[in-house]
Amino acid sequence: MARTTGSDGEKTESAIREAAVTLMARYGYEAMSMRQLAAEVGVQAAALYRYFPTKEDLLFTLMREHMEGLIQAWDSARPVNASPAQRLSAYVENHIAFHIERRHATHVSNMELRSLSPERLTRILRMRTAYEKELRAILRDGAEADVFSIDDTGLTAMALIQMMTGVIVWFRPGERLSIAEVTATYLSMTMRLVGARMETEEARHVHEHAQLRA
Amino acid sequence: MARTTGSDGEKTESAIREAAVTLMARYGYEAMSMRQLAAEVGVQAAALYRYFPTKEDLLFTLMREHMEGLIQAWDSARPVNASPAQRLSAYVENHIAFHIERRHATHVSNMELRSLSPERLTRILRMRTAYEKELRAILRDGAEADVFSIDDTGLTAMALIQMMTGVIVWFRPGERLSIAEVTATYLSMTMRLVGARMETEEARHVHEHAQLRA
DNA sequence: GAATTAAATAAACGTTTGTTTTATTAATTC
DNA sequence: GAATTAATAAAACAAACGTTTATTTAATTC
Repeated sequence: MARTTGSDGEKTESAIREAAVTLMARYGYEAMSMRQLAAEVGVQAAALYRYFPTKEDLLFTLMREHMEGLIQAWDSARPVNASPAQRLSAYVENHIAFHIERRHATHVSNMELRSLSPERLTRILRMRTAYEKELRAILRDGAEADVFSIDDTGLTAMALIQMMTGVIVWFRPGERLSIAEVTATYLSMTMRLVGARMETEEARHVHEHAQLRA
Repeated sequence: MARTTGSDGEKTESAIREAAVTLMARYGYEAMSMRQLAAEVGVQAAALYRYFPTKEDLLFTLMREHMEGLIQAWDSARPVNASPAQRLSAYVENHIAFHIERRHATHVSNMELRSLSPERLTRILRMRTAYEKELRAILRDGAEADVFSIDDTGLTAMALIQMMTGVIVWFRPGERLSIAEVTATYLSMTMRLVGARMETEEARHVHEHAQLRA
């Protein structure tokens, strides 16, 4: 046999992407073989090479698009003319929602960096740094405006990101807590961690916002 | 050639362990070949099998001993007849110190769980759960005594552990911050995160303790 | 100092890996 | 409806993998 009835390049490509993310998240990039991936998609291994020239190209594509999606999500969600507390609130909500929705892709992006070539690793890390820079800016603004109490802006940003991204390690959809409940709890932990002093007006607004989503 | 001059089983075994932790942390368990490991140690690949029957046995041994070390470290560091805040303080300090000192082994223990057989995975996860249970107990005691403000004990414990363990991702010894400075900052972030209300006496004590180490 | 044990080598095992080549068929184009 | 293009199958590639076997040498024992 050769080309099968109803075969379509676009469908096959997105099937490859989805299966690759799932398999890489479960077994790891190195442990996933191209034959295993092909079997999951329902094609021969050679067919994969029509869409991705090498295994590493496949990995890099998945990672790059994940990071682009994250940055784009924040670009859409970022509030304009908002207080540091409101901006931080939006950042946390966006970060957690995005990472829970794409747990598998996040897993791959965080765990398989070492399988990239140096140049590609640099490109991914640059995107990550740009995204984290946004958080540092929010923390710095809040500290300068004296509405946050922060010892070390860079260190606090790293701690917050590790804490938030860590959700994907233990969170399973449909278990004890909903996404909204998790987000609300993380939001209040974050605000306490940065020592946010909110005026009653703003505090109520942020709180209502969290409640609304919960 | 066969046995080399000055060869010694114990030395070779610990050389294998050290090289394995380093290589696995850098390249990952799957990506590290037994030949690569042997070359790093300075022996032939077959020699490794005198010490570890399979590659997975080697991984499991490293992980088990890492977890045993962590639990043992906490057993030695845990304070008796102490307040929740003091106990939490001790937990954070022990956790960060241990994980920074053994960054490579921590990396392996966190990243390579999926390469273990189901039975061995269960054994490692049981040890991890037992360790985390200690933190949950501290948080629960603090919440019940009304010295901590915590929404969800389990969730807060996970968030704290992710935050603290995340140190190894970005911390490099000898750079901007010392271990003591990092620990002190994480300690104050932790205390704020759990909403610790400390009486002046205790607050001063905890603070002095942190300063002393800094 | 001969016998024994421990530690390591050298070479090969079968299998699996990512990838390439060649051939074949379905869908599209003119 | 013939020609072309896209998609896939089937088979093969060399290289690398974890592991085993047989052998050799250093160190220890008695």
